[in-house]
Amino acid sequence: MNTTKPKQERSRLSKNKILESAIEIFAQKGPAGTRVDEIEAKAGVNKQRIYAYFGSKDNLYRQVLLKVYAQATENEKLLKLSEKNIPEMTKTIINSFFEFHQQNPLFWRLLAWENLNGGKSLSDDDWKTIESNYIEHLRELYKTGQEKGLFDKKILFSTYLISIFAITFFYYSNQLTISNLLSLDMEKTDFQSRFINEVQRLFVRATQ
Amino acid sequence: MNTTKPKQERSRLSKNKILESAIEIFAQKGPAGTRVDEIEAKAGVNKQRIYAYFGSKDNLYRQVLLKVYAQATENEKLLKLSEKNIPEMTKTIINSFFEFHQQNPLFWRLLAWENLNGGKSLSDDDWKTIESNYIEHLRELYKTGQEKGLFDKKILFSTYLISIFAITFFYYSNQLTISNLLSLDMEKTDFQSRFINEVQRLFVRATQ
Amino acid sequence: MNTTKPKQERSRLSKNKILESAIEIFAQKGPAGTRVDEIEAKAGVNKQRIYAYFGSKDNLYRQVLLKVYAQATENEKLLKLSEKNIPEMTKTIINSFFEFHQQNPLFWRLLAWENLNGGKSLSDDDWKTIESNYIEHLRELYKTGQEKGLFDKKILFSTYLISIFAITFFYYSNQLTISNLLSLDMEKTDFQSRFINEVQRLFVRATQ
Amino acid sequence: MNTTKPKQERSRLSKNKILESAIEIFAQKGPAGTRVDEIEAKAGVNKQRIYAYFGSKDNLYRQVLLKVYAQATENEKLLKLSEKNIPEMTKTIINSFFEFHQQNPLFWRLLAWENLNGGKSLSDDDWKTIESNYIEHLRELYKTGQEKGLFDKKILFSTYLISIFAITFFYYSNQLTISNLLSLDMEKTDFQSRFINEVQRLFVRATQ
DNA sequence: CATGAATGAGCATTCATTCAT
DNA sequence: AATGAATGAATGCTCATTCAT
Repeated sequence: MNTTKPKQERSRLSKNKILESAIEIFAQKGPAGTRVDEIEAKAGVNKQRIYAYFGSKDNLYRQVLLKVYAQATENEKLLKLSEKNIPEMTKTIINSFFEFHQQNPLFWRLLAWENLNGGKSLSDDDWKTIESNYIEHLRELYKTGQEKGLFDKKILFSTYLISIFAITFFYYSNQLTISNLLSLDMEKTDFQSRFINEVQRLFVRATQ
Repeated sequence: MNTTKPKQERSRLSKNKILESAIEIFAQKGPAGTRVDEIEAKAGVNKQRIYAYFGSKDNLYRQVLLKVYAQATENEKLLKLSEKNIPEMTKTIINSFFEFHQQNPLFWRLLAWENLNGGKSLSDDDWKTIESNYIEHLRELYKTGQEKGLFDKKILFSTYLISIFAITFFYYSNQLTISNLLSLDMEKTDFQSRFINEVQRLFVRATQ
Repeated sequence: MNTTKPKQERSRLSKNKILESAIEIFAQKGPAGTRVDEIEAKAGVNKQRIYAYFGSKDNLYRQVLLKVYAQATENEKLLKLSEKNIPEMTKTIINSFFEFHQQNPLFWRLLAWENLNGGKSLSDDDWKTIESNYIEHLRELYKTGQEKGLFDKKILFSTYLISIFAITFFYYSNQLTISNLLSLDMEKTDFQSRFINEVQRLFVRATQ
Repeated sequence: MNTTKPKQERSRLSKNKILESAIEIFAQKGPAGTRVDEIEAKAGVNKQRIYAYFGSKDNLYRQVLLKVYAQATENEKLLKLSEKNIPEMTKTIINSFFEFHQQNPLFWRLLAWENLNGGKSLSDDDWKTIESNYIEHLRELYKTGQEKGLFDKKILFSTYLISIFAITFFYYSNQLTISNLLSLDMEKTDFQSRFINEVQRLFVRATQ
């Protein structure tokens, strides 16, 4: 298939295909439910390559998490926010998070498996490599906003951010059960954009 | 041991022990990670009883979900709220949900497994039996509150409730990853009670 | 098959059949070459039983060694030797060892695998349980013999015993290569009985 | 690295490195436990070379045996023995064998694997190439010794030689189990040299 | 000659479920 | 109702050997 490619290129491509396939399958079925054979089939490579490149299913899963977390903690749009954007910052964050979940529909799943799993898959050292660069930036802006009277001084940044994380995550992660419980169709774009608007309103009223 | 009990009584007890054990193990390990043998051991009954009473592992899991959902949708305290409680209703709901998660630490896990599972475990008919009695009650109060100008008319009840669900659920379900990401100790009672206060403040400011 | 047997009996029989089959196959093929499936087939039990009773292939091998070593270190005939038998003691020992190898043709194989294996299969505690009861008895007799001038005082008991061990073991363990090298047919009873006689003569002349 | 060497030279060197590495690994792990990959790594050549030079793992093993056996059947010192050395011949043989095992600690292992293996690795034709040149020489000397009354006429040369083979082989091959059984430290030089002395004494007294 | 990749079978172990006593 | 045993399909991982660049 890749016969025309030079060797190193082929190797890199194979490794990538394995990782991409693994992300999808681990996200769908979780670490326990994932079959190495399925990754093999989806990646279109030989199982041997998986073990040659990643050593074990466990480590492949770890690499999946590291890659996905790294993607999630990069956010150009949020990093570009400056002091003069503080007034619309909340809306921007909420938009950005909803957008992220829409474009990375596997993300909440991997996060959920990992939380259920007790976080056994990543070491402390792994976590150190997942420093989110945008979080500290937002923290600074929030503080400045509080000093300028643009944000409620009695609501900590962590409370503010966790709450936004929570609502955006939950909207996707628990769509199924909530839709059933409240008889809603949360997948409809209508519903979703209205929901986003209201959440923005909610946070703006609450904190500003 | 149970030799003095009448047969029917023993049977009921056995069934109960199986279900209780199953709840715990399914919550901890998920449907895929749960071993029938482990339930057998924990319940102290013979595997045959499990199959006699529940037919299959899948159906036992279904019964687990039905039971836990039923418990979760009962809420005396919220049902007792009346029109005159509307002003403190938001605080009460938030308190009540945090309390519920604290007292039922397995609940978010079962919910998370189920959402990851794509909800394949329950049928539409099953869902009809999980009508939450307190939700409609709260919806009425919220509407009344809106009419009386006590709640923001531009924020739907569903948005309001989903947001509260989200934050209380997420606080437990994602504790592990968020603690790592924000370098917090979310398990500490201090942090938690401060967080609850701020969330209450946030929602009160936002909606009232 | 065993349907008429009571349960405990069946269980004991199954366990025994597994162990007996394992002895044979481990002896023939060694720990690395042995397939659990083959033991399953030979024992006529289900693989699950092997794992239920023995936990793992490694532990089954360990049990095999313990059982066979225990058999090898029991020796009624040698234990019965008394002071008055000292003159023919050497012949008796040599006979007894050759006989043992003839009746337990798998023994040298297990010993050989184990020595090649670096003895990783048994723990120090395991070895403590393999106290040979007849060795100390022979050591006493040898000492008495030395004191009475019936055994050469310049040859230690350990040298004496190791040498006899060596020749009897080697006769079976290296039959194949030695037969080829010296163009002999060591399997023939003629050759063997002549060899035994000469070895006896050799040791008697050497030590008495 | 080898770019300055002529092609044929390189080829010969590679083949040799493969064989040397194979000897060590086959000796340590046996034919079943040996991995072609490990030989590849240790030899520092590519797997393809192994297959090009030796065809298969089985044949490589065969070549290993042939080489090692050839080394073992050469013995300058023993070939140099003449009639006038007959009196000390036994001591010389014993010394020479112990020395050989000390200098070729892998030898007994290969021999042991092969005996366990049932000798399937070498054909009759292979064996014909392993004619030991020193054995016939010793046989002659022994016969002369017997005629001169220097050796017991009732002990065959084969018995004599097999016994010496046995003791020297066994001292190394079964060190592990014997050390455990008799609570000895057979690795200590003290013990070993004393043992050798006593074995010499034993054989001299027995046969002369 | 070197090297990454592919093949295909094999192997220890596990598990949900059923059978028979 | 309790319990040991049997079934049969998986599953992660390994390995000798071959291919293709």
